[in-house]
Amino acid sequence: MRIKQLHSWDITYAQARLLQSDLAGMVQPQPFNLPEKMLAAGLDCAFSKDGKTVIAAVVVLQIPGFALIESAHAAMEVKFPYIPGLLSFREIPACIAAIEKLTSLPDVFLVDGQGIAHPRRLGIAAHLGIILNLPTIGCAKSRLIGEFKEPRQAKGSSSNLYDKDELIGAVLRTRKNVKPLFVSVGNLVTLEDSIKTVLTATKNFRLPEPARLAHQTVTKLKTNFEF
DNA sequence: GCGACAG
DNA sequence: ATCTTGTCGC
Repeated sequence: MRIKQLHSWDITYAQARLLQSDLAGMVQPQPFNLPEKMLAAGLDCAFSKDGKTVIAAVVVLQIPGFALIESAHAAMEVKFPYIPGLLSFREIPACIAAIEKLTSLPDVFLVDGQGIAHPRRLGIAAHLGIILNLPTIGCAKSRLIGEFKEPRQAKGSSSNLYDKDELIGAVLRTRKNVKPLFVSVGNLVTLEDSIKTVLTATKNFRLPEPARLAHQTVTKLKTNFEF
C-alpha cells in the first residue's frame, strides 16, 4: 500500500510538539465494529546496538485463528533521538517503509506505544493512524502519563487511565497475574472497541499476537545488523 | 528547582 | 530500546 506524506520528519523538537497538537485534532474516536473475520497487524521496532539503525516489522494475522497472512520489514538510519513524548518521530519513518511493502490491507494496526494517552494526545499509534487514515490502537507496556487504579488480577479486567478528569485510555490485564497493558485509542476506534480488539487478538501472552510476532521478528532481524 | 518520563 | 544469567512462580 502507498502512503501519503503528511509532513516532513526533518523538524525541530519545538516544531514536532506543535505538529502533534495540530494533528491531535484530527483523531477520530469512532466505533470500529470488529469484523467476524479481520486482518490485524502488529508493529514494532528494534535498534542496532550501535544505535544507528532502526528496524521496523509489520506482521498481519487473520483473527480469529491467528493465521499468518504476511509480514514485511524495513531498516533505515536513525534520525531522531528518543525523547519521551516524541517517540513517533523516531520510529514512524521505518514503520511506514515496512507498511508500504504490504500487499494486504489490514483492518486494524496494533502499535507498540501509546495512542492518545499522551501529553498532547498524539502518541505513536495516534500519529500513525492519522497518517494511514486507518484504525490504530496503542498497546504500550508501560505508562507515559495518567493516573489509574491497579486492575484486578484476572485476565480481561481493566481500569481507566485518566489525565486530570479526562479518560485517555485503559489499563488492561491481558494475562492473569501479569503486568497490564496500557491501551488507548489510536484513530478510528473507540476505547471500548480497542479493548475488545486487543483481547480478541491475544492468545497466551501479555502482548496481542500480531504485536508479539512483530517484536519477535525485529529482535531476530536486529542480529543481522551486528558485528 | 525537582521528579517523571512510551521505546 | 539496549547491556545481560540465572531464577522464582504459575
